[in-house]
Amino acid sequence: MIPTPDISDSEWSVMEALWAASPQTASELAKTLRPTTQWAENTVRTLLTRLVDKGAVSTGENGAGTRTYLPAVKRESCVRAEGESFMQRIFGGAAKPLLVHFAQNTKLTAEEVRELKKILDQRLNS
Amino acid sequence: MIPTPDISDSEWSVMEALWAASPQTASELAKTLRPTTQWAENTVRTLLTRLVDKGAVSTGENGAGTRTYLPAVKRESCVRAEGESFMQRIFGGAAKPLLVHFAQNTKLTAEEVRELKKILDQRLNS
DNA sequence: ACCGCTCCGCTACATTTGTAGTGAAACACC
DNA sequence: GGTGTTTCACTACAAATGTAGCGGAGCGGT
Repeated sequence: MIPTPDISDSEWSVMEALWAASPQTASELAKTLRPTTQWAENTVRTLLTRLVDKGAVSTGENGAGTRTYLPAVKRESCVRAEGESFMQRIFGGAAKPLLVHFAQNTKLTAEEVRELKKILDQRLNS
Repeated sequence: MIPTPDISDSEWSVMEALWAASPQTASELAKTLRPTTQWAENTVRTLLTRLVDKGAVSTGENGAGTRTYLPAVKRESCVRAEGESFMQRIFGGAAKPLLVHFAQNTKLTAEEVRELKKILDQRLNS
């Protein structure tokens, strides 16, 4: 497995758009992202170039000969890597305090709380 | 409450050292941090200056007239802010998927799992 | 008075990130 | 065959970050 590359904040938005639908051309992506980000098209292109350099995105071509972009790393892996580094940074790598923190400091419906308990239960009888 | 300032990775290490023990002088901090970070003393000083600029750290003086540093923001607030922004970035601001992710992808002892369930229970009957 | 050491203000400098602009190539149409 | 539109390679440039050095100011000893 390649070490998942470092993906910055803005880059992450681009990745999300690609994970949601790919391949896409640069201008399609720009259009996809404009409502949320307000970025100029060239900004998106720059981010794409950087992501390709980092190996997070790879390119192809569509029928019309225009370059297309698609994720080269799986969202799941990136989430794991980001999560790992966050946990390391803020909680010294310990999962429990992290979970306690979010279990206590975030909004959750009773239903969600019950689902989470179920997931924890699955860890107990495995 | 002041909006908790943005604290970078390296700066976070300094903050941890200060939250662990304060006030400390710059050279004390450098000594504290050296084993883990290998930073030159001036690196620590630079980070301290930046943290003071950002308002995350304030200064005093010890008996010998040397400047001392102490946190100006509570760890808990910073953890909350960082957690919030992480949750926003990676999980679109939704707590449940975040908790599911960490509940499934991290190491936890059976004991810890039980404690977490207990914490979730407390949310149910509140 | 000079010496060495610590503390600190300033400066430095490469990288990464955020956010584009410019200008050429290429194709599509009148 | 000029002209507008799209695509893209290259360049730009400020702020933030990581990581330090340099040189003066002040003090404690001799």
